[in-house]
Amino acid sequence: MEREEITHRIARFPEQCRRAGLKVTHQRMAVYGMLAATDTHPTPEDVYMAIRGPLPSISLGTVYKILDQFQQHGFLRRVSTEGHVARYDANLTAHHHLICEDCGKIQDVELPGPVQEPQLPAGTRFRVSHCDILFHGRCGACAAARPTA
Amino acid sequence: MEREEITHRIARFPEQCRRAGLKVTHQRMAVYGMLAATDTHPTPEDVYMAIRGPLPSISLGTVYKILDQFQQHGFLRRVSTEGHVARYDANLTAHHHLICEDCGKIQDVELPGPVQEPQLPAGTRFRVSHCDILFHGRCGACAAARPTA
DNA sequence: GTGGCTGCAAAGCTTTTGCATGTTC
DNA sequence: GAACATGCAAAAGCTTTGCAGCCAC
Repeated sequence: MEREEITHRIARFPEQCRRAGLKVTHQRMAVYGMLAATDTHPTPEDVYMAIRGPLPSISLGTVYKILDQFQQHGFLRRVSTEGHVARYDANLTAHHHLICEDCGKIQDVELPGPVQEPQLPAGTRFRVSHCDILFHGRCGACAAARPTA
Repeated sequence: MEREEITHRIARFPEQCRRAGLKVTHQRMAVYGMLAATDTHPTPEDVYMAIRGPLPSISLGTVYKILDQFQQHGFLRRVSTEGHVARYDANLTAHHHLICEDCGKIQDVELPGPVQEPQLPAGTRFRVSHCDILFHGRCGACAAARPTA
């Protein structure tokens, strides 16, 4: 994402909080700012470590609470993974994910046309709210580092 | 899956173990038999509870070890979910999943034609080993029980 | 008989919860 | 000032680990 777009999102965030009935605190701003500025899909621990610099008093428990609230209000999404550690994504535009089985890195990917939003077979009794496509495999860096592994 | 196919899979399982260098134990047979006979994508706890009847001495730790080995040998797959509890699937045929946000139930779904195995945009530096499509939403039963919730 | 497997128990890690204190509005 | 949010610490939940004894081969 471009820097300008990130700045814009962060500038709009206080208004989003108020609409959702959430108070605008330093902690919430720091968590949102960190997530909006990255595309690495951080864990709660990652977020905590990153914002301890500017906000040394923040606690990991608060980070968990904030991430959970933000997800419930739709400010960010949790990425589905097989691992048992949560990973978050503040990019709400339509996209899917590449998950490297070697290094664990998660990258965004946009698919062309109709594949981006697949349809269920006609007659399936299920109302879809959202669809995730996960590509598991090896990223370019890992494939280059150990071609045959 | 038909009952005959399940029986067939279970009958072939000892041979699969031997090829993988794993000894054929009652515990492994019980875990595999339970998973092959269901399409509910059980958690380790589910597996443990289900096989305590026939095998009262089994421990939860052993179930975890066995599930991990089976996954590494490709006898079953772990389903990607946002939750932090592992769920397993012994159905290795090409299919994807419907995940109900209300009741947590996971159902199998087969998609028509090319959508079943989407391709990455040309030039993407990523070697795909496997692709998961997850449809999040509400299942038929939950939609019927509380239409507007 | 031997090597691998199981059962048990303890430990590890992530996440949730409760409550007194502090902050936003 | 009232309501909500934070920080701390304890607890809960899931999973892994270590090891002595047991079992498949």
